[in-house]
Amino acid sequence: MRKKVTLKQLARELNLSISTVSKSLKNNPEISKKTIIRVHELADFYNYKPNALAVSLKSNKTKTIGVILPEILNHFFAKVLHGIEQEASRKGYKIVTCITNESYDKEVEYVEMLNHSSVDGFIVSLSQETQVFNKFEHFKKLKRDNVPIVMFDRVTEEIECDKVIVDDKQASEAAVNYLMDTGCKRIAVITTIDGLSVARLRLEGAKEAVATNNQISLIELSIKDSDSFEIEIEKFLDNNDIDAVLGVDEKAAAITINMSHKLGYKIPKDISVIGFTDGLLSKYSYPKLTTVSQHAEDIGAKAAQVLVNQLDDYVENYESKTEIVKTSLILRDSTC
Amino acid sequence: MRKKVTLKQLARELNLSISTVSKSLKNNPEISKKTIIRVHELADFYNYKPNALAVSLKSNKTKTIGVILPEILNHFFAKVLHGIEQEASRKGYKIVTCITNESYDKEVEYVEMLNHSSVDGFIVSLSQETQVFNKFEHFKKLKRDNVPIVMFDRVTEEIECDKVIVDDKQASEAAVNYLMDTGCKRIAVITTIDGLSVARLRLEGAKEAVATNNQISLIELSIKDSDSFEIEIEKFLDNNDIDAVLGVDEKAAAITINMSHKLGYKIPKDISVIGFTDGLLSKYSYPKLTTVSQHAEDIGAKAAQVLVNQLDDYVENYESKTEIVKTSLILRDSTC
DNA sequence: CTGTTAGCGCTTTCAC
DNA sequence: GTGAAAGCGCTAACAG
Repeated sequence: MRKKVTLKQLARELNLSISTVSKSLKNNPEISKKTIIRVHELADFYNYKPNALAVSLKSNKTKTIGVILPEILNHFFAKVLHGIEQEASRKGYKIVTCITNESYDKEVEYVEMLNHSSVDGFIVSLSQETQVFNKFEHFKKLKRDNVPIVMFDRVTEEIECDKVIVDDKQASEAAVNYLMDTGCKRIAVITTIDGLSVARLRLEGAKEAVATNNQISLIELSIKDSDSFEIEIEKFLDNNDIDAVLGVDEKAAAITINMSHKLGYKIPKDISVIGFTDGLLSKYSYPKLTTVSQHAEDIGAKAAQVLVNQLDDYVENYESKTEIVKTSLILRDSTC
Repeated sequence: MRKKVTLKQLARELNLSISTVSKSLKNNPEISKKTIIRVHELADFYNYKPNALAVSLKSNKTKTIGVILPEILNHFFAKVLHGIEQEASRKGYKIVTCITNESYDKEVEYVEMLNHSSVDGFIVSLSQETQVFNKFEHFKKLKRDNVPIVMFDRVTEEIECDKVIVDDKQASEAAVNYLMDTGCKRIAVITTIDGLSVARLRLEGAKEAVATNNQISLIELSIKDSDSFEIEIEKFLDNNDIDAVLGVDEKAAAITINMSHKLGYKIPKDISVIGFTDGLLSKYSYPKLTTVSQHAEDIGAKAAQVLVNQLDDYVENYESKTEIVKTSLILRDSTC
């Protein structure tokens, strides 16, 4: 078992003190050129690399970001993670990734686990349970310890910290406006993620869009049981004379397309469909889904950037802010 | 700025020595019941948690696994990551995730970064570039440092370490056999991932399946330009009298379904379709895709399990082995 | 220019 | 039953 080489060993072999070796490796001008060269040569020979743990213990910085995600099988979060990873690595940070599977208990456990000097800061999207329970003591504890947090997408007012979100309400409003502009009159809003803050905002936006126009009907469908998504949507489409659907989540939109095929409705001739979040499903649906793109990777990159800024130049009385990443309506084949 | 509480502070406040406090917290029988209780009370009061870095530095264990993935936007890897995360967290390990984006340089960089005592072991799937360059010095270095590695899916013979793979060739053979059993005669094999070892194996398997039966034609289509996937597949389906398609990757299968809609072919009446890897696309296609399931989450869980076994009970002359995770054909609506 | 020393927070052996 | 001391690997203030 080859042991990893340390300063101590280099020092012994070179007949120097540990601190001289340490300084030489940092090209400290106090040290003579000759010594610096000798030290570097031996260090290279042994492929010496400082022990990250020791450096962290000393400096009280780990150069690591804790990322807490509700899910990873959801393409949106995978994209955000990608954005975070890219930006973090560009800035010399690593990320440790935790997946709560929408569980409050897991979220608490992970936050506590990582808060014992394992990470310098957190990037978090709240689990569904946490949002429902409305309990945030674990984050308040972080605040008290002065550990920077950045929340994205699923955020809460209860915690004062930087946030990166998209303006879901406005985006939804714009989507419904688009449907109305193309002549749709009976617009359905279908959600399979009821309870999430984003779902509420998207519904509000849709309502706002139709508020001033009494020619338009807005019909809501919220499905909670994940086993009956398809049946419910099929029944719903069959029983209501819908000419447009806004899928509050990508799944809802994808299933709407599939059930329309099944019922023989043509898209977009009979029904126009728009889905939130442009993931794989939208790209490979037939016809291709018009989506509200959330620019997930931008969200991740922005979150990492905001956090790293805080970590790298610490300011005592930091004023937290909310970044709003723009959405855009990507028109594809499922709308007129 | 509230500082995190340490043993030292507890000791001072309790008028005890640091070591007594440390032992008390571990309920060391040397220490009197009374003291143990006093210590625990104050520790709870301050919500004391040992500093993970110090513990790691001392014990030379970080309880952290480095995970190196080529991609995360690919659902297969997201699922594997999920499996790894689940299993690791169950065993008390955290994971730090690095994404190489198929780049050799990034892979080397990440491996070196994490090897300075940041992680206890690695779970790796090779980047495409690394497979092409066939350079593995960075992993050989790890072996020399006696750092355990587990590779999955994209593996190499060059490195002796535990591996977790699926038997792609056999799986492909089984899929084609199934198509033949249901009466298909002109079977297409379509790939958009030519060059990866798995693609080769899957093609081989398909060839093997038809080898003994000269009633069956196997027609291959390999598409390299990602901009023309759809056009190529549409043209191909239109020009060849195909009655079955094996998609070597999920995308190929999904697009086949979509183009069949476009051309007016009924699935599975006119064309049966099977896709490799059962991701989101398969689940939300219409009709639902019959797939070769790779049990990605099992792969991840197995990899984590194998690695943790090695980490938790270290054996001097460990004999590395290759685990083969079973695939299965998940029959859905796109085949007869 | 180089070395000694103290200390980051913890564990553990060995005295008392 | 409790505490002193050494040490994990590194940095940095201070001596020489």
